Amino acid sequence: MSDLLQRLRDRGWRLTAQRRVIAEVLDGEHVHFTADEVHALAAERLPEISRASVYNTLGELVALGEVLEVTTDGRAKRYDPNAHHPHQHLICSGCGTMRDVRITADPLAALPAGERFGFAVSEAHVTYYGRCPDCAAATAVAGG
Amino acid sequence: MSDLLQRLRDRGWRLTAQRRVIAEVLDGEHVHFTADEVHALAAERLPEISRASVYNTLGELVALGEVLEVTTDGRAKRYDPNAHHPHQHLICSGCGTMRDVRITADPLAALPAGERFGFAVSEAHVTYYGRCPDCAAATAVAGG
DNA sequence: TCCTATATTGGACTATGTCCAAGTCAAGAC
DNA sequence: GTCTTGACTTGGACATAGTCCAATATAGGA
Repeated sequence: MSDLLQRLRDRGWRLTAQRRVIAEVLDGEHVHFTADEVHALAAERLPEISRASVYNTLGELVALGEVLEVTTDGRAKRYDPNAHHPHQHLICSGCGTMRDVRITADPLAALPAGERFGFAVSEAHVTYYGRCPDCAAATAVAGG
Repeated sequence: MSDLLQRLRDRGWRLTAQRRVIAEVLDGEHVHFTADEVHALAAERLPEISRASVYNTLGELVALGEVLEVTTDGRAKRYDPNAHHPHQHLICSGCGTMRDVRITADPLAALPAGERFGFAVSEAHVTYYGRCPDCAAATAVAGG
């Protein structure tokens, strides 16, 4: 994530302690935290960080294209730092766990011109749902 | 939508005035209202209808599979009565207008086994984004 | 070191959705 | 037609997620 900090500095960002810890929290694979989770994790390192700063910073990162905002269930939005590698999401319908996945076909090709209603279609998001191994095992034990 | 009312009656639903007007509001093509919109439209016919009844009824319709719940932007959920015809959604990134669209490929086929992480994948939702004709025209006029 | 534009803060505020106890009523029984 | 009863509706309190703002603090250049 120091790459990220460097890119942000290059764009004229002031590198505050708050922004640093938020960037650190967002470092890793298959990271999909809510704003509140980011706040809680950031507060472990910087206890006085405010919710407003977390929302501000996440919003800026999204606007800069460094982080993706993912809304799946109508609950809190999740923030995905894997913004430079196109991917889709696979979500467990049991526990809500989310994985990044790569697909082998371009979903835009599946939308015929006659179904575009004159829109200039530019993007497609695919979300897969299923039971993760843990939830499947739990169901097998509980439900037979 | 009288079909819907009949199906609900067959399942033991009590057909109250509230449920009738909600079913009427949800009648039509490309209907994707929020709960508040459903409430406002229902209140035009039945002024004393409460928000709680709207939320209750929409939740029950979703549980019965008669209406789909669509979350796209982290704002209010939308309710899509076109539940018996598989489809995806096309959304205008300008004004948020939503259309139902049918696609020509099964998105599940695009997710290789190696990307399933042991999940029992059962469903895929595809959401397309683009500018609708109206917003494209507005941009052309305003922005050049 | 100083300056200033930018960032942070806490708290009020909005939007969306859930829950509950009390009152109401649809529809079957007679 | 009227009675009965359990399901339905209601208003309002509550919960959660997110936004906004004026006051304060600070990063980084001069």
